[in-house]
Amino acid sequence: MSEETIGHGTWYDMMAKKVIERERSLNRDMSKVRTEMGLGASGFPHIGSLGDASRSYAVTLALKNLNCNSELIAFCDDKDGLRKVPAGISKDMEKYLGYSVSSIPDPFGCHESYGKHMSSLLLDALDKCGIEYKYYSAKQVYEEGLLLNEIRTILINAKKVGEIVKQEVGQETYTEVLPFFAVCEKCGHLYTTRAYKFDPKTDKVSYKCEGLEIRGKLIAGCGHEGEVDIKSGEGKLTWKSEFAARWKALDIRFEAYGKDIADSVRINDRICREVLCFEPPSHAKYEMFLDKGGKKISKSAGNVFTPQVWFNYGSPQSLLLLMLKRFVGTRTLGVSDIPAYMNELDSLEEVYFGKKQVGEKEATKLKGLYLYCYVMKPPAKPSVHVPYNLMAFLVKMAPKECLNDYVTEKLQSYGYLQKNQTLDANLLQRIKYALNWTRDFEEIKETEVELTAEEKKAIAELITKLQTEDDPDKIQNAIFNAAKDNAIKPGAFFKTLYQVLMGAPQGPRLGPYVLAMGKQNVLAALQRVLSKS
RNA sequence: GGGUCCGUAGCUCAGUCAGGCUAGAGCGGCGGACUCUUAAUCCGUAGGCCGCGGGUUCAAUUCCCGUCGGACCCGCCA
Repeated sequence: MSEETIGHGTWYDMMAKKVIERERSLNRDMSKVRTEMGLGASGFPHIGSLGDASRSYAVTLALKNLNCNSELIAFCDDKDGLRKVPAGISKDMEKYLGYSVSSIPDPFGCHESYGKHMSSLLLDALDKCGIEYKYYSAKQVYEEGLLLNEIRTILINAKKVGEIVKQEVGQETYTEVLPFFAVCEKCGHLYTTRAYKFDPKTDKVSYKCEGLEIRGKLIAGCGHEGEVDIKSGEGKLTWKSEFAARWKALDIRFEAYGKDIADSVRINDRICREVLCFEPPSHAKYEMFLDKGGKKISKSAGNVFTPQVWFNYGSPQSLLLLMLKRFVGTRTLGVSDIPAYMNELDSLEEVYFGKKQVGEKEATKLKGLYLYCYVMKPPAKPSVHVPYNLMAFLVKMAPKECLNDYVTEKLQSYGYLQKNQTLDANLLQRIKYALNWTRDFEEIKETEVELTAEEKKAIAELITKLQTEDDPDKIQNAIFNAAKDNAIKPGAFFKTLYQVLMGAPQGPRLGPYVLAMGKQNVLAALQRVLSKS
């Protein structure tokens, strides 16, 4: 029932407070409280991957705000094996199934490996959002032996680990097999090996390359039997123990996770506590993002909605707003939601700068949310807020040759810009988003227009008049006169003209627009429709 | 079989660190105004057992339990 606002009044502030309280009660060192996120490297990053990052980072920011030093660890899973070739990538890649993603080539040829290519896409999105992190590559972590102690402890206590897995999810594999994938020294596969013995004296794991079935597909093993030194980096813990090792080795205190790996987290919590004797990090479970069809947005399915797609139409901050606005709840989303988030961000900005009045409690919360969207680095002053639809409409109607001038003029006359104010960087960016949007989703269609006899006559008259008229107001008048002279309601006639000229039922004031569009073009279009019908 | 989320106006949804006045917004609908129309504007208006049933409370859309409906995740592997 406390009415006191914690931090910035968001969910993240509350979470940070809980983390701090928990760490205090555990009596742990608080000089640096680390949060962690996983960085997928086996497929195209999707919106959900960024959700993990942005929420963890928000907790880091909240911790800092509560005077608790914190940093976000981005742990890149580039040691994982390729399990499925994502849609959009050549089927040739199938020959690499079962190999570590950092050891197979980049199909796009621009990075040193497949894993690097994929993870860099997500890192790029993080950078655009202003999310700061400390980067760890799994490959490097294994090569440098950062997890050595944990790997040893886990392998020595493999029986207990297997027991935990069995108790938690009923899977019995690990009561027989060690939770470790060795890279086969003969064929190089990662997922085809079964580790069956660990010798603590030599640090060596004995394995046999037997093959693995993934979704009904068999990746053949080569039958090789060998040994691998866990110090060599030629192998990794399976997921049902690797988290635990990471948490302890990197001293992680908070990690958010999607509900799809809830089981794995539960198991790792126990391994962390019972085998590694390290109290696992605080957790927050979030729901998955679904696309409009209600299907989980998956890295390998064809329906990838990547951060890069978002950035075509909306700002990084608007994407963070989507991520941070709500923590619970399955979100269904699609590209079509972007304008709404852009507008909502503007509205938050108005609240933040005191231009829009809301209740005190609500204002605190909304301002906090705004700050998180800007990762605590808000602009010094608000930008010009042009509603997304309006901008899309304007760029759609604008003649291509003088787009910026046309938009500037319109924004001035609507009062969004002062009389001699011009487009700033923010507005130019908004124009870019709107252009991409209209180009991809609102292509102007050639619509067939049926004309009545009166309309034909009116258009013919208008054509004559237009040929000698160059004043916008007079052209506007000519249109009204052409309508009235032929007993057509002006409203209806305008509608017809809009249909003919731009395929929409309404549009900008026509007089000036005819000139902006180029009078010859308009005349040609009118003549075309006359000769057609 | 285990678990999670959702259910609020015709539609899309706010209302989740914190239970509190008469439950909101946008779009749509309906009625009206404006003979010179810039997502057209302006005015007015209807529409809700907040899925259902219990519980806690002075007070529940909000918290708890149950239930129905919808969706998803796990039950291979990671």
